[in-house]
Amino acid sequence: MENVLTGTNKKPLRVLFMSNIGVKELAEIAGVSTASVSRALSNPNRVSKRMRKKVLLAAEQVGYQPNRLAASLRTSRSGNIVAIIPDISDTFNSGVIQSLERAAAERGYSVLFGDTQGIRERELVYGNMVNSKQADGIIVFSHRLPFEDELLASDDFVLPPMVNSCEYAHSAFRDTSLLPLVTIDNVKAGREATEHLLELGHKDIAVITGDIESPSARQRLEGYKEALSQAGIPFRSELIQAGDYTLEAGVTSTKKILLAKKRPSAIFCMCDESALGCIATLREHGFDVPRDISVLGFDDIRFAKYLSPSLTTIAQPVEEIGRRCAEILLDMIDGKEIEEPQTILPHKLMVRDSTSAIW
Amino acid sequence: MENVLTGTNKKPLRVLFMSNIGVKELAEIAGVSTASVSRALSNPNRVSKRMRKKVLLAAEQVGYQPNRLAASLRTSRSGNIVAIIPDISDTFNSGVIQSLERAAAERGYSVLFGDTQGIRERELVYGNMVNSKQADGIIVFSHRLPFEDELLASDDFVLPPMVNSCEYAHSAFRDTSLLPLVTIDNVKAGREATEHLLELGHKDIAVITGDIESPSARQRLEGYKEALSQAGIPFRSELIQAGDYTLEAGVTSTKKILLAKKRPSAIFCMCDESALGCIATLREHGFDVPRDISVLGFDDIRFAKYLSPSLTTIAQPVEEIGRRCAEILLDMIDGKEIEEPQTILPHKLMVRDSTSAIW
DNA sequence: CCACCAATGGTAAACGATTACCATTATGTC
DNA sequence: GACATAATGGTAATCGTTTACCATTGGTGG
Repeated sequence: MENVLTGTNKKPLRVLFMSNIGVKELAEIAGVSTASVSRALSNPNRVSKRMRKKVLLAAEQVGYQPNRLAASLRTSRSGNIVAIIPDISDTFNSGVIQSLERAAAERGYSVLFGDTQGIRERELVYGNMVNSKQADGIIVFSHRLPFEDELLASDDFVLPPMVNSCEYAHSAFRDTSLLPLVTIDNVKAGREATEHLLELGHKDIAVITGDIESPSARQRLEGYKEALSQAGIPFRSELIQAGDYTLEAGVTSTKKILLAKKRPSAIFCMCDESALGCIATLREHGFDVPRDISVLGFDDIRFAKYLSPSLTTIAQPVEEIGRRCAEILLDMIDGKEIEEPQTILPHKLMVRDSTSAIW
Repeated sequence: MENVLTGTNKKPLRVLFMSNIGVKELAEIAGVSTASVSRALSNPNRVSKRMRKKVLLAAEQVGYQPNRLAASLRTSRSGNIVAIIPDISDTFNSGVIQSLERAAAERGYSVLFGDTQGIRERELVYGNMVNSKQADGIIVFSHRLPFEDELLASDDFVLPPMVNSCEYAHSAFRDTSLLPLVTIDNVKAGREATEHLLELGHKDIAVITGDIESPSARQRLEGYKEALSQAGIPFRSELIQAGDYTLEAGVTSTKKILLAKKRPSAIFCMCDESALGCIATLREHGFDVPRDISVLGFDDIRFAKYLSPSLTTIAQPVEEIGRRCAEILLDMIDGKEIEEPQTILPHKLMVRDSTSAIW
């Protein structure tokens, strides 16, 4: 084959793209060994400047594209992480996902997204991607570990690099107390949300929770109780509606709330989508928000402030959550010691128009 | 090593999970060859029932996990597709993504998501994943092909399996007229949206467009013009505001519209997020929708009907778009002939509360 | 000028599957 | 029972990288 560099052939070199050229062919073209090609490309300071230039030039000329699969196989690093998410289209999640993806990309990793719809089987499929070497780590958005109980129970099974986003995963078979996670202080946030409503004079405050299996929802409810008790108001369980962090739950829960004998004057929704469904349902039943009933959301999703009425809500630092998750996970993958596994980020009460004083 | 099946060792077999067991070790354990192991697992009817059972049992016992990277390298099938998306968190996109991911998963493919923010360089990065064998095909959500012009201009470069979602990709260097795509009839949709407003008596209809570089936005505008001309109403370019399919564009464009001498009585937004920004801005400036100004959206995103006022909009079949994209792409990857590259799905005008008659 | 060491680059063995090719065994036909 | 044919399963090559190990080269100090 004609040597690119010696250039004994004076015709302008034909630029070949995407030809099936591997390190072997490239090495031949550049007149060096495959080892040098590989080193020049992925370990540049292991070779001399001359060699580097020679290889890079040849690679450029022929449009060489290294086969990442082969590299991954050899190095046992796939360069992927997998995000296991109950619902990709959920607005809060998709915000986190976005920054997650960006932060991963900055460090050369791609993100595989698994939308599970909360289905255990699908969680397992995605969890298994790291066992089958398709991914190097996992970001879990739910409160369940994506592995078979049988596996979790086995001493031989060591958890792969994994970070919890906004949730506390737990398992009967495994101690998860040291699992890294990035979240806000849900108890405090629940308390502050409730305090805001109490300060406005509300005493009968209904709650539409998130998935009640999930620690985040429980913690927010905990905060709610704390605030009530602090204010000397008895907790009434009939005011609590179990939701699941969806818009639809906001709708159906609100309908139930409206059926109660004594209507609450405020509703605390544990996510903005539920609040949206809640407000729409209230309006449909002839109630004005906030005049008749105040509604408070959670998350501060992208368009919470554009809704009508604009939504009073607890803002979560979406962008930072995603970024931190990625950073911690990639550090784990790189074998770095994680000094602070539990990252608690600040939240913020955003007071807008969906809540108002009761008098 | 002890043979699982002969079971001469009567102690209960220790179940080993995730040990570093490959086909080689598994073959030894099962007492067969690596070829048989591979066949039993991924080509079951190439082996006898006895053999299959023997291998599957052993695999189960030791928790064997095939290394998908190695398999991919050998078969040159990564089992991934990559979706190149300007904005993952956009509500319309995330809906498509969700069904896309599900349909792909059903056929054993995973989806890598690339959020590009419209940045050319990032598009190229993701487009390149198929060259580097990390993905077998591409779903493109934008109107640009994710490859260097240099590549596109080269005859040697054949486009990988690729499907356009809701857009018409084009390139100065490549004929894209046969590129498979899944979309609605944007011209017709634009026309119908405008006709709806005309029927309500509106004559001054402003438009907040999508990215004006994109064929979808141009086509919708085309439909708008057709409807106007049909109704004998002259087209006035000052009513057109160039947006980019975002909420923020809805806000800023609406502000500009409100500055005009002659205020329109209706605004046609080319996506629901823009409509949301539009309505919020109108409200902020003291205008009631639809009493003062009607607003019509596009997409029928998940919560369009829960907004206040609920949004009149053109519904796109989100779920089907995603599913079809995945199906067509996977068929292409499987080497099937695509008989109908251009899939035009039906849209539907959803009349709700954000538009009303002018008198 | 020699011994020594660092820098450089080559050879060949991995990584862990799949599969072409072949040898063996089972099945069926006459 | 002999033979053709189908079914089965083994051996070893292969996919395209990276890298351990080694050989060579060049530079430095004595």
